[in-house]
Amino acid sequence: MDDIDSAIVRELQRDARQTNRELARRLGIAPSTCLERVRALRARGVITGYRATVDLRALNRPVQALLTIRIRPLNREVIERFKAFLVSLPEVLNIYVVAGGDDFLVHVAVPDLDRLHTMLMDSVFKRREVVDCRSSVIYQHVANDVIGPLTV
Amino acid sequence: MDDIDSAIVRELQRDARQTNRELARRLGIAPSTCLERVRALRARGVITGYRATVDLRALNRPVQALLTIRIRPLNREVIERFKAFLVSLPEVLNIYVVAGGDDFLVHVAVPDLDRLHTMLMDSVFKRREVVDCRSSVIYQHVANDVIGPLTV
DNA sequence: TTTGAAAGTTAGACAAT
DNA sequence: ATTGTCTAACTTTCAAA
Repeated sequence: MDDIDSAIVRELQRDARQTNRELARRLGIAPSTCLERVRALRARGVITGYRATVDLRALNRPVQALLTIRIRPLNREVIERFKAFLVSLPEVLNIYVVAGGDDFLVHVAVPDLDRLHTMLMDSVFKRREVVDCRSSVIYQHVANDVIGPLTV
Repeated sequence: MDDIDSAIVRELQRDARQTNRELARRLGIAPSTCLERVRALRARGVITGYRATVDLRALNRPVQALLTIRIRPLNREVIERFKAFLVSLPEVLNIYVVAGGDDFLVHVAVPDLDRLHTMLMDSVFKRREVVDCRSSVIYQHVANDVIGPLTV
């Protein structure tokens, strides 16, 4: 991971569909060199994939919320089973398994508050391992899409 | 947004770098048609960008945490100023402005717990609008990268 | 809107350094 | 590791349906 690798990672986070030639031109290296670097970064697992990002409003899911969930008993099996359950819910965008008082933080996107309520009542609350669940509507979500190495 | 558009959005979320020909072949349409559809989705703002995803461990940021922050006074100016401050922190991945008891949920990634502690003490706690901050280490983070329309 | 065909660009392989 | 060259594959335009 030298400076060129860092720059490639930064540029491809900014725009994953720019051509290899364009990328090489920006970095001041030959296209074949650039291609080799990108492949190596992918092979080493530094770059894990390329994804289109979408507007949740355009997909009719303008309402976002964060669910704070506690489950019991806290053992591996119950945690893994509940996590798998969350993954299976189409409303779910992100699942954070956290330390501290709460066990799960779940980021969801739904068409409206009705659908959030319905999802909570028909899916989440029915799970017997759930002992507590609070939900907070998200007013705004800002994502930092370009993650760089931290300067020490 | 017909079925073909939905399929395009789904496929490009899965792999944003597949060729237009490949994408067209999967959908059973002509490459020129496919190109036109993708361009329209981008122009309409359904697809907002194309981003490489990275392994946080490979970027030397293996420790993630969620900060729950309350600020006062709660008015637009203070909220916006604090949000801008958070955006400026390189450790920050996601900022959720939420309803309910807490005001901000901040997703951060750092090299180690020392850096988390340092960041909290030297940056966050020094802000006079911060009246409360709890931090939870994230054991696991699962992202649903392919967001589809919700079937009713 | 969708398409096939033509023209212009690019990716990817490879031998040389 | 980096590069220039080459060929196959691809993107993009456009006239026609």
